[in-house]
Amino acid sequence: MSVVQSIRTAAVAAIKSLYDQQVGETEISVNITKPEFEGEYTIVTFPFTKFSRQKPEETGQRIGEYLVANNPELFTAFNVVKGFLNLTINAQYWSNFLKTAFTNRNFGIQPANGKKIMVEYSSPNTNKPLHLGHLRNNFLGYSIAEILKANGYEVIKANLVNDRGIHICKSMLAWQEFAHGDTPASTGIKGDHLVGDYYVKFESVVKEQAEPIIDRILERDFRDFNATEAEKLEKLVTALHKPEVKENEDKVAKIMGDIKEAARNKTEIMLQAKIMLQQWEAGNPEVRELWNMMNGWVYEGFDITYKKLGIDFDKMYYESQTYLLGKDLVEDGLRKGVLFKKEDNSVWIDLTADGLDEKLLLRGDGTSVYMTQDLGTARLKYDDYHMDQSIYVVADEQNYHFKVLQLILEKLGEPAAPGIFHLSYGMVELPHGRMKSREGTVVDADDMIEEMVKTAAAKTQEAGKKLADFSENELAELYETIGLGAMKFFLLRVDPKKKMIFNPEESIDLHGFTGPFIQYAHARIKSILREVGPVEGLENYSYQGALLPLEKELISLNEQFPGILADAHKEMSPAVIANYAFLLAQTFNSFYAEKVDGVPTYSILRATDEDKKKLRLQIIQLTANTIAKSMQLLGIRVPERM
RNA sequence: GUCUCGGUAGCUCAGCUGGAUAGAGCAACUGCCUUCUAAGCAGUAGGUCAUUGGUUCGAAUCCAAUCCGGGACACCA
Repeated sequence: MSVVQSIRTAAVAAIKSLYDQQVGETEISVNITKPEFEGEYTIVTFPFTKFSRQKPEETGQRIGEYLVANNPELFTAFNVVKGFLNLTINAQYWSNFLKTAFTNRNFGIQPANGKKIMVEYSSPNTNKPLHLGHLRNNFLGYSIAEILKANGYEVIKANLVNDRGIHICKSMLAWQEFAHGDTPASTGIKGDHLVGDYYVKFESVVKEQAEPIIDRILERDFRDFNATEAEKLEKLVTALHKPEVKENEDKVAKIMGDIKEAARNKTEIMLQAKIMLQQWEAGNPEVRELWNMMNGWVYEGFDITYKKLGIDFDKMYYESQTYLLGKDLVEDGLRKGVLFKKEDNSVWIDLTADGLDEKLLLRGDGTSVYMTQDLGTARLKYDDYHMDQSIYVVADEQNYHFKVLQLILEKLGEPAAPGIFHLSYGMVELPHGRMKSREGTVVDADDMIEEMVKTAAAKTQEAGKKLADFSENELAELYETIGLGAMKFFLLRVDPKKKMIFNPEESIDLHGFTGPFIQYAHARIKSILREVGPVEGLENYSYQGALLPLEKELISLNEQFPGILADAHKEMSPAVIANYAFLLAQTFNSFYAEKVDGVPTYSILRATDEDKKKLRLQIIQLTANTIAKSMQLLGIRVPERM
């Protein structure tokens, strides 16, 4: 049981006995005492004055007296400041905790609870390489999976690869037209990048071909369009000439956007891509062969990147195998009367009663849409694993989609419905705005990794680290650990819900609130432990004396780890872990560095006596373990030396 | 227009289930390497917690309104 939990239980008993009042444990507000006051934990006593019918000071005094008298193993002293009851925890309590925790390799890790959770993340498109936004997704998904495991869940990491569709045909078509048979092997370009280059090529050709069409639209020459389309465009062009629109930049931009989109759809190359998609769906052998070949290149590229990132999956789903699913769900829905048909035979669900719109599920021609696929995939996943929860790590621009998805599943009575959870995260933006792969304003993941590893190498050499005995391979591994550590920490330290801004001009820092800072603290501890070597009887040792402030603080911080782990799960946020790991490393660094009159306060090698030495060894060993475990939850490795 | 998320130091972010004088890191400025690793430590300076009103012993935190910014509301995925 945690200290905070023990304090709550004791306080509930105290109030029951003193005031004959039954309060819930959660009603007791327990905080960490501010440094300027004596004590480690503080109970806020204002709320108790209602039934104590005393001033907060008197209430605190009485509860304090009762707590110390009845829980000597937990409390040794208290003081009251206004409505705050500050409690001093018995040093022996800390020593006992330390003794049991520091050798426990699984300290904080919860036993299996028998529940199963699927985390779907990464889910890349096979028409372009991964970029910075994908990295946030990948790190988040991986870390959440680790956090869930540590909280006792069985986790299935799933990846739903978006391997078909018009965007895939775009890069295929451009490759066919312009590549002259170039392959990753013939060019030395990584497969995903080669394919991505042709996706960009496609878009530039579209832009080129769209220009004359746009000009014609603006001159009300609608020869490229059918009657209904022309009518729409006519309205848009008319609107464009209205004076009140002319003045409004946003409106002009929106109308021009619609016009451009219409023109893009009529370009020669876009029409060809659409034909290719139809051929793909019809199973045309040549198209399928091209598709297989190019996707193969992309997968080879992805494998390299995933491996470098230290990210893996237990189950792969491919959209080419799931995109037709969901139609039987629609049939069920029609039978149950949850869905309805319109006169053109299209199938819809009416969500207006829930404050949402009507949503299309099957087109008039019987083909499915994105939502239909997702419904089908949700059922497929559930049939595969019967998990208690299904987490989708997807950017927040799809909040509406997932709200609708869950609602429809509910209305259809699907067993998967209650477990759907959209782990929605904010996009990574550049200082000027969003990254757009169509416009090539993306920070490439592979470039980013390479740069960070290089930076780590340069900084290590610059700092003149004593690593002369490291082999080439060991050095390379160290640089990777540091560079990737910096990158992962940078992306995970921010609350996932919030969008974050990345400035490529300023490379990711290695000082301060960063991964390497924490890795460094770990390496320092390991260095001391190597120096000291094995100490006889350390496992069963229990310190008996008084604790100095930072000794107490470090033990207490470590003791919070299981609670932090639970919080991270509750909040679905690796940032909780990142902040904690930083605080722990920071506190250790103070512990390590503090000197009074040139004499280190917390020296281990030159501790004033054997007891202090053993105590501090236990503290730093536990701290190193907790740091390592926290970082592992973030998918970050910690070096023994750096 | 409707829904939704955000607005805290020059910058990037914590704190938000109400609690004491609002915290980090970066950037700026002062000190500290004859050594348990200076990727560090100690310190200075920097704030109308978007605005206004409300709830209460107490509000950055809860409620309402307003302002500013992002996103969504496709027979695209």
